[in-house]
Amino acid sequence: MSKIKPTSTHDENKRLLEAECPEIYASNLINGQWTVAICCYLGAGKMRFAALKKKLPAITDRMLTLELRKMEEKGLISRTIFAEVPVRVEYELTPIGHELTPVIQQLEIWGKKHKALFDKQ
Amino acid sequence: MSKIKPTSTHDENKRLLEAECPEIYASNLINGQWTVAICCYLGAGKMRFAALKKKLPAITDRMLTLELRKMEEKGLISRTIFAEVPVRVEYELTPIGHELTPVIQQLEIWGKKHKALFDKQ
DNA sequence: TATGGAGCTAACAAAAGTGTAAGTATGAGC
DNA sequence: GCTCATACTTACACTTTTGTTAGCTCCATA
Repeated sequence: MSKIKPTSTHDENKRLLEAECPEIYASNLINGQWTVAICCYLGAGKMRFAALKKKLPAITDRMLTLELRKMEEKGLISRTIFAEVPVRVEYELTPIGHELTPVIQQLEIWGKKHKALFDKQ
Repeated sequence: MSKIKPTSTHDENKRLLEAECPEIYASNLINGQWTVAICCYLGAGKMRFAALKKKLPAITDRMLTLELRKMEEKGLISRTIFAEVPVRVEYELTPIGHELTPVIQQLEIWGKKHKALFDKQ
């Protein structure tokens, strides 16, 4: 998750498209490898780092940290630190993050249909 | 768009997640940089290569070809070649591709809301 | 003393995605 | 013969994302 080079036309194109189309803007907000999964789990309520990690078996500490940070930056989740020992950190969907839930459900329905079509072949 | 290495845990993780969650499977189907944009334009009807290219100002021939091929593989669009001179090629959404349109519209609505929130700040 | 859990962080490496520049085949029109 | 348009293809380089490995801090408990 290095800094984006200012000379990148790749990024330039992304921004152009995002500026024109909110649907592309939206899809870019959720296209991290674990983003949608995390949204799903947090849809059911607050969760701690370790709890999320258990739900995402193959994820590493690093990836989970990065994803959560990115999602926080994007305003999808909020992060609350409890100064206990050991530290406790809770993640939770923001209001706009919650509004994403029905959209993800639509995606899920469509995904199932698409999968059914392709499993037949 | 090189071949995926079979040793890649990156890809392995993707498949694990996709197998469990149709919503992740779905989101992976639409996360090419130009995929959603192309779906939008084709939602209105068939289009030729050159017409799509005009609509996506910053795209190169190569990227458009790659995107269209990937979308064809994924069953989102179909490709019809007319053996004229010069060749004519038409792209069109498949039925399952069409069913994606309302989902994208949902994404669009959510994207606008999210954007509005962040533009204020 | 050391062991352990929670939630990270840093340095590095690999993979996937995207962009650049150049080229192809075809036949029509000049 | 030369150029034009369409819809690609190839070889290469760059950017971004993801993974590997190893660490760290805090204090409680054994």
